[in-house]
Amino acid sequence: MSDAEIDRIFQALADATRRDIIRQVMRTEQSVSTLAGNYQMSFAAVQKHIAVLERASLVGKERRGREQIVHGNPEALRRAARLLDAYGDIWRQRADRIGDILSESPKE
Amino acid sequence: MSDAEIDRIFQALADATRRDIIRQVMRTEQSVSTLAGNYQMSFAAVQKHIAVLERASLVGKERRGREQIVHGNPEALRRAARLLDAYGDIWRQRADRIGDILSESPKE
DNA sequence: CTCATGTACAACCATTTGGTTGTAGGTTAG
DNA sequence: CTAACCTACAACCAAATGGTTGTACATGAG
Repeated sequence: MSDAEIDRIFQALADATRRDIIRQVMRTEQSVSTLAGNYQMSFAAVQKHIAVLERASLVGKERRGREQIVHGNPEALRRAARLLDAYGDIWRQRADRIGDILSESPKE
Repeated sequence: MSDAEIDRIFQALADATRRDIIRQVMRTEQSVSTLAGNYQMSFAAVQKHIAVLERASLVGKERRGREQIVHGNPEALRRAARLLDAYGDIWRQRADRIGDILSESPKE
């Protein structure tokens, strides 16, 4: 997983509206305009947020009739989940050690 | 954990240099200039990256003599780790279901 | 004391971001 | 066919990002 890919994923997650969109479409796939209806901002603004999520390949779009259905991308979400877990693990590990470092015997 | 806080954390992680700085200071606390030495960019640029990490309270600084020592913030890192894990879990769960949704009986 | 080191911070710049409005193109309903 | 609806996309704007250089100020070394 390249740095650029990871950048795009974290970037995509760094906005509450986008995090909410992900939640929504993971629960139920929805058309762009249905999604847009949930937020105060303009339709175009929501389109852009979706585009950011697409660039990170966290969601995909699928044309269905005259609507465009947005759905979560299972493969990418799983990969992202693994990435986040990896960071979580490392941080917990290190965080636990920082407190101990003075009292415990420095092993490694 | 507020939306703004989460924004700041993901934002902080959306840059490879900053992710690297975190890795470094979690392994060993280091002065700002020592850190700056590891990267191509200017000293001031690294200072700014550190400021972003501080704003997300992922790292802290501690004056020691004339140097400023940057260290990981165990408490915040643990909280961030839990956050990332939570996302990881939800995503894995949902991702697993998306594939099944057509074959299984729709429960809920 | 003097000088080199380590840091902070301001000013500036180009690019990206997050938002807007407006226009245009498909697609379905009647 | 015509009208309504859904979407795409361009143009524009303000603010934030990520970088630079330059200046100023502490602090420790000699």
